[in-house]
Amino acid sequence: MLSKKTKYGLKALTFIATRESDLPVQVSVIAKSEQIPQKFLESILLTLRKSGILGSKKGKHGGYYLRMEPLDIKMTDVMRVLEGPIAMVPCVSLNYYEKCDDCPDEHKCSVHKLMIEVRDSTLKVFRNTTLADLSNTNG
Amino acid sequence: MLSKKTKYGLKALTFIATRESDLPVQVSVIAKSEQIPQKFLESILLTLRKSGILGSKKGKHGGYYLRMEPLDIKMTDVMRVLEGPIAMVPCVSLNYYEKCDDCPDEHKCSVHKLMIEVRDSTLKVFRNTTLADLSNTNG
DNA sequence: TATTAATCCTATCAATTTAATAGGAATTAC
DNA sequence: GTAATTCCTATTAAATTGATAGGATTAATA
Repeated sequence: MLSKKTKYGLKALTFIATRESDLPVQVSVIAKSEQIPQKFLESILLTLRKSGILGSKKGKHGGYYLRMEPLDIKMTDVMRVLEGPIAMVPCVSLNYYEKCDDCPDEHKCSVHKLMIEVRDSTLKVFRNTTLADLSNTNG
Repeated sequence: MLSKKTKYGLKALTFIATRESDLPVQVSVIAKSEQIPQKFLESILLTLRKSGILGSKKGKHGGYYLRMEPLDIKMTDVMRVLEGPIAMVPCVSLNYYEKCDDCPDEHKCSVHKLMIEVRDSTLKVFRNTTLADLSNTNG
């Protein structure tokens, strides 16, 4: 299941990307429009900012803005920040590889191969999708 | 993340498929060989039996066996039984469709389209993979 | 400079899900 | 009748997720 964190994050990014103006957008505005608990959204946007996808401006008239054009924000990056590794098992993760604790030999593991295929096919989708694609409502 | 339930289930199925004999395999044998907690595995194999993928024989010399040839056991079916819906959000699930509780209009939802693509690409993998593929260790 | 409005940060909590365990009932082979 | 097995239900412990709380920090502006 996709976590609410990721779902909310994607919706918020889409919301920001769809704005005409370049002015920072307040959390409260996004929360109200997208019906997301504000405090929860705050923490999500903070994560996105720390990862470099969003920038922020503090104080009055502050808020969040995109650091790049929507066309240059790939889903691979967004999903990794919000949802974590794309692979379903650590032993096939490209960016967060770890030996599975319950698996003596991953080369003999029947699950391993299958999960590599799933990872690759999912990666293909995320690599070919940018925030601009999400924002395009005529889809 | 892939649940342990699914991982254990796939390993157990592979174990059974790889046996030469058609005799039922005891839970204890699989548990020991694959290093899976026996009681946990018991409940997993029970689920697989109830779903029709495995058959069982009770009593002495009892155990579990495949109801079909490995080549005819598709990952779509196995994954749905063990892991649940393949879609990451209920609103794009083919077999378990539900409206997302936090989404007023899924046609305007930017996440929806992305999740359809992910679903389709994952489905493609699972539809093209059978238990026979998992069992083939020369892969 | 004081006020207001915003992000930033840390801690906590409640609910859910997952992983595992326990104990025994039912069934079957021998 | 005994031993070995699946079957069933209930319980528990740990981890994760979703959400909340409270206040520190920063910046605009009157």
